Amino acid sequence: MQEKYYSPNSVEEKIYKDWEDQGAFTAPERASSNNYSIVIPPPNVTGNLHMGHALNNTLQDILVRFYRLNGKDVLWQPGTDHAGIATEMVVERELKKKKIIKKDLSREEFINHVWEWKEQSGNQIINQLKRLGCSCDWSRERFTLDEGLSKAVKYVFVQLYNDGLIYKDKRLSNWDPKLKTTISDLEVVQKEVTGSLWYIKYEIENEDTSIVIATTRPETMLGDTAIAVHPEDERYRDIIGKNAILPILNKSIPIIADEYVKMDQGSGAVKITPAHDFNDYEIGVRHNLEVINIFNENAELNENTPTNYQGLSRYDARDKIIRELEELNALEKIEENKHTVPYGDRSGEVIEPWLTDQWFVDAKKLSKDPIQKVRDGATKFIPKNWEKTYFEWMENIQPWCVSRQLNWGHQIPAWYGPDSKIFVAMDEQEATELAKKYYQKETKLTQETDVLDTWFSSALWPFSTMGWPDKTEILKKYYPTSALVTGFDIIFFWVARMMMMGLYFTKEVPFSEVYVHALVRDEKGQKMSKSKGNVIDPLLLMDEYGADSLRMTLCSMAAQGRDIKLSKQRVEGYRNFLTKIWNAVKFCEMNECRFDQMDTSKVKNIFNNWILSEYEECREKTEIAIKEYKFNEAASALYKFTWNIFCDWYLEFTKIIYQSPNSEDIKETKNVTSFILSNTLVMLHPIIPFFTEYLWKEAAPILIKGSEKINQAKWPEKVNNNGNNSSKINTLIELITAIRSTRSELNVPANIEIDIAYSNISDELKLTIESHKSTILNLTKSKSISMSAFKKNEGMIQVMFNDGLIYLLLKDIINFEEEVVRLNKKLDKTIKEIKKIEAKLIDKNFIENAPNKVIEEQKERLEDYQSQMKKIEKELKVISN
RNA sequence: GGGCACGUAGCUCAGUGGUAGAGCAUCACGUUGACAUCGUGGGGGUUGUUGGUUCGAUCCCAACCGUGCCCA
Repeated sequence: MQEKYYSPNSVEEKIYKDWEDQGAFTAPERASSNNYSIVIPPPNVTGNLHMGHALNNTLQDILVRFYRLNGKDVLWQPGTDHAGIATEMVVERELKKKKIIKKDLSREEFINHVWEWKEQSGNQIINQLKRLGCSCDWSRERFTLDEGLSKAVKYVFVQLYNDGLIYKDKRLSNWDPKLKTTISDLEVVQKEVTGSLWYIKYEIENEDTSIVIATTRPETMLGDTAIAVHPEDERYRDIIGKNAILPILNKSIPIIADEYVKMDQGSGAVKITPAHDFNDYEIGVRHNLEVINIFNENAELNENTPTNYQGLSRYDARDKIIRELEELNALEKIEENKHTVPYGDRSGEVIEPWLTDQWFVDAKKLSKDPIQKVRDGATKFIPKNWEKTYFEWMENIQPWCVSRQLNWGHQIPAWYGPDSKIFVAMDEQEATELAKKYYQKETKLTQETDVLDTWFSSALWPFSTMGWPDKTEILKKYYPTSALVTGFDIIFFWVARMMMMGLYFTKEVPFSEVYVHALVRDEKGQKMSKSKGNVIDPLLLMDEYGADSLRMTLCSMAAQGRDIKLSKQRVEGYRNFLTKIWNAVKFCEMNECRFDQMDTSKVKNIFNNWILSEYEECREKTEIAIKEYKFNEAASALYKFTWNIFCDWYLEFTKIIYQSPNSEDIKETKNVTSFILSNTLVMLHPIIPFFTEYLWKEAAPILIKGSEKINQAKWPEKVNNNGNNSSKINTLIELITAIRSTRSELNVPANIEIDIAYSNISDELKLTIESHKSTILNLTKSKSISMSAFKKNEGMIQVMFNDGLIYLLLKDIINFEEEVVRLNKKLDKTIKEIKKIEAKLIDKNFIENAPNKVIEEQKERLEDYQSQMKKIEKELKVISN
């Protein structure tokens, strides 16, 4: 390794290809109970890798790589979903560029164009996931419109229908007039807008009085069939039951009382349009009101409105209504008003509640078991607080509208007879047979043109991808899956629906754990969105820093229950971490740290035993952290150990060992270094797979290689060694740090070598100093250390160190006035601490109630500070004399 | 309106019923044979506010203020 830096871009692609060629990610099919499986939340086939994907998939990859290293049979099931609306929009746009209009195409022709598009430009995201290093079993890649998955969809639809859990109904649903399809509640975004509240005067029939209603949507008055007031509203008590005259139409409509009406809003009286408002619809049902649909599929006014309104858009109709009302003197006033307006999250169009025939799933019935299973702990949410969100939604679940008026998707397997009789079956042949039985003769059927909501098919994803409804070996081995990793935003969309379908059809929860991770935001904490222009593109970050730096960053920041605010600087920091390892490896190569053989329990050298103990601590922490989904803790344990312990201290210590004449020590040190380095790389591999794989090959001579590739390595086992003396090394580190600190605070130039003296120290410390003399000298830039009584004229400066008196001999090097300042500062701090502890220790309540351990600790601290204070005072006295 | 988070160093975030940490930024010194994408060291905190529980609260509880998100 001669290069100065690791260059990810030149190696990542090749490494990934090698993994694929090697079949490293293929899920074993052998019989075994030691399995681990995850299904990917299938990205849209139209998708492009954004930060959310990058985080989501990095975390999954860490898990699956970790469990592979731990010897489990792992399936990471990848694939994409067909994303009905999104795809249809993309393709429509593409066709438009070629001057092809969707309307002019037959369903088949359009779908052929979509498949063509998918072949050419769909699935970009799959390559982007590979770029990120995702170790999915690509041989098992699935698409929600695949033959197998489509079969599962039909099977589920037919069975749910036959079980009475799917039905067709005419209800209000969210209509997207731009896409001309209904969409689910979850695809509707409520946005607060500042609009107007129009107050309109209606004459009371046969009376000389009037009533004023307030509305945000005057244009819908053409479909009004009542006026409603609150039953307890004194103002309107007398006119309940009478009729009012709808202006413009001059139509008589009843005034009804309903508790839904809020007395303190507007005028306290509202118009009721059952066909175009969800609440009004409910009121209409309660009061048996007529339902008049005034819009066509484009949200233009239809034949149920006066001829001069027909064909107008909602907005033009509104203007016209207002003008007419003004002319009629029926418009009392206009107020500015904040209210929420529903928008389609895909089209951005204002959604119109519209009365249509749609297919619904009885989600209420399906939700019972999923709720119970989470209560019982069969599926656990991590962090647990997301269970509450899940319960809240599941317990208030509404019928799930699963039909969409699109071409692209699973066409609903329902056929109609000439009398609109419905036959639901797996295919046309079966439906025809059903019809033959019903009609007692051959009857021509036509298939339902609606397709199913994309989430209908992705709800089956955990088992349909494994071949269900067939009882495949893969399904037996890997289902239910071990974990689902996802963002909280799709708990409703996906998790809840997978639970419903999974439990109903397989009688098992689809996953035992749901890890809900954070949202990635920009550095200001705002949600990244294209319209805000604050998107950080993970692909660009990978171009600049490599996939591993990005992965390490995301892993480090993936603390539970907190959003991630990402900035480039963080990525840069972790890129530097890779460079640090790079250089450490170079150092080990220089010293030819080849692994020979080693029994960790027989390691003799104290530094080696110390690093083994530190390493074991890190190993255990990392292992536990990943098992508990505490990714940031895993990253931090590895980062700190690698950089702040192994590189900063151990490698520095080994430099002195290599200079010693003790060949046994040197041999042992090389073995230990190689051991630690090899195992640390293995532990880092799930997080930074490319870099570790690269080093595995490039630095092979200095690594223990139990396997050709690091992805086949074994997660390191617990190390048993004699760590009893480790505390001596920690004392040594403290001493060296104290000396460095003193030097630095006194502005001793870094390149000046000094002398150190000590006196009145414990035998133990003396032994430590004597046995590690050269280490201390080297790491503190000193030329001698020896026992010596204090001599005023030597310019002795005391090092703040608890276990004894250590001096730096700084005659002619420093200015003693600075030293006085330094000491006084230290003294102040020390006295402050002493006062704090003393106050505690004379407090009777504290002594009586605190546990002995705490009291002892405080006493010890006090003693330490007091002895330090004495030392400082003594020295101050000497200097000032 | 209901719910859930969050508020800790200049910034981004960990953490813990008893001594508050890291990275980045900043300042000083340094190019010694792994590493300037670096090393060594320093400065920087009334842990949002006010109460309560406790011998002791940054941590537990309540209220409030502020921020964000979800649902209606």
